[in-house]
Amino acid sequence: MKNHKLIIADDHKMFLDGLLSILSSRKEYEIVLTANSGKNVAKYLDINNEKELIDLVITDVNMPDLNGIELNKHIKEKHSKTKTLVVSMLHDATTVQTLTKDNVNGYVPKNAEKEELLEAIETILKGEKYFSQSIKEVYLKGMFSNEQSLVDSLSKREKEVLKLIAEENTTQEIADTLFLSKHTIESYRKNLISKLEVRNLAGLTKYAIKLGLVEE
Amino acid sequence: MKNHKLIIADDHKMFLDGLLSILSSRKEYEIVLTANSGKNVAKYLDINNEKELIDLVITDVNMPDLNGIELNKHIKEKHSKTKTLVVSMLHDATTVQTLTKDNVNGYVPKNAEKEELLEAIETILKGEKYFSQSIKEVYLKGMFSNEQSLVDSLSKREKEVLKLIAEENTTQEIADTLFLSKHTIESYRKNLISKLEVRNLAGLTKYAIKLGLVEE
DNA sequence: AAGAGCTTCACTGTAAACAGTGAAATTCAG
DNA sequence: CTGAATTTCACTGTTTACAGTGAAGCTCTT
Repeated sequence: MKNHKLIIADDHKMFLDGLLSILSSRKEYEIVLTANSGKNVAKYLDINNEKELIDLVITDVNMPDLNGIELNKHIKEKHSKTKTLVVSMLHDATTVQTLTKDNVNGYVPKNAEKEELLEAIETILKGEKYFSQSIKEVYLKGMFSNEQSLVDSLSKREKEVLKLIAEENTTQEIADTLFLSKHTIESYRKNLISKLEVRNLAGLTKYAIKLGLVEE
Repeated sequence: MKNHKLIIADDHKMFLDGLLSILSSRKEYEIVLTANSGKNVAKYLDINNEKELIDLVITDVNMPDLNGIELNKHIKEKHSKTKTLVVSMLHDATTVQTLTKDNVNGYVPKNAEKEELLEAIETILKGEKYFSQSIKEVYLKGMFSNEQSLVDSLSKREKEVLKLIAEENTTQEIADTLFLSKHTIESYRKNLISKLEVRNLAGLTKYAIKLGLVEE
């Protein structure tokens, strides 16, 4: 039985403790690091992983400093032999799609049984990918609903204007801020309402929140 | 050493497994039930707890069917001798205040160390309350910021109107829905903007989301 | 080089939101 | 019972949002 080196990252220490407690009974897994932020994992890997000795990083999505999405991307770019498994709550299709695009090796929701987690780890260490059924469903739903295309269809400028709109600025104020004509901003407003299929400012605001452009 | 009967509730099975793994090493604690919803705990208690044999219920806040807040309230009303400990992410001041008002026995955030969890359980079983430092801070911050008073100052009708506003309805539509004059709704709009200290519909929408009146 | 998409601007309306003020009817707790 | 808060409504304005249409300049990719 081969000895695999794992890293676990989650900002909830108690979950970390729980996971540790579950995994430590398996002698084939050696937990070399538990971290409460993505940054700590990235830092550790950048210093200690020249020889790609770390087999798998298990990570949450929501974390301070560097979240799971960014961490996964970093690992895939700089430490290509290290596998990644996301263990997080159920996220929206965008998150799942971004992760798969960045070649994550698996995704198991936190409401899965521990048996499934162990199976996912095994599968990934064998070189295959592992995605829970519910994650696959979210992914597919995102592919065929138009929710996704809407978000992607927003340009950089449109997002910038949307953010300012959701921050309670008037058309004139936004025009002044961006040194643009008031007519231009009105165009954006109309396009956004049309593109995002909402009726008014309330809908735009909700969308801005969903996209993470503004604080709630 | 006395044998204490505990119940654990969390909709993330993996967290449940982790907690179970942590607590099962302590022989003084007997986990009589693990549940993934508040309703299952309430049901179990209502049937099996006439003699108040359950010492402590450890519960998350976010759960389907019956959330941690409602579960705590139910326990305190129907099973007054059973203690409650909330183990959840950091919530806003309202949540913490509601829980304390309903006599919860403790609150430990999920990013606490497992040692703190064990200390909290011990303390509560001794008959004292246990709140983590960070929870106390949230509570106090809520007491002295005016954030809270704003929410509380909203009447039932105001919340109803606010919800409809955030759902992209126009003043006229809301008036029709509630069988009220359009002038009345305009009054509410103005009052809400004034009370919540926002500038326009965008601000109102964000507040409605914060209050959980509408979906994001 | 050419087309596609993004960015910018303009003009004309109508509808709705926002602002101020005031007040009657109702409900509810002390 | 009574004062306070809530709920309801009205009138008058001003400002802003929303809707339709059209178009020029720019950037980027094929």
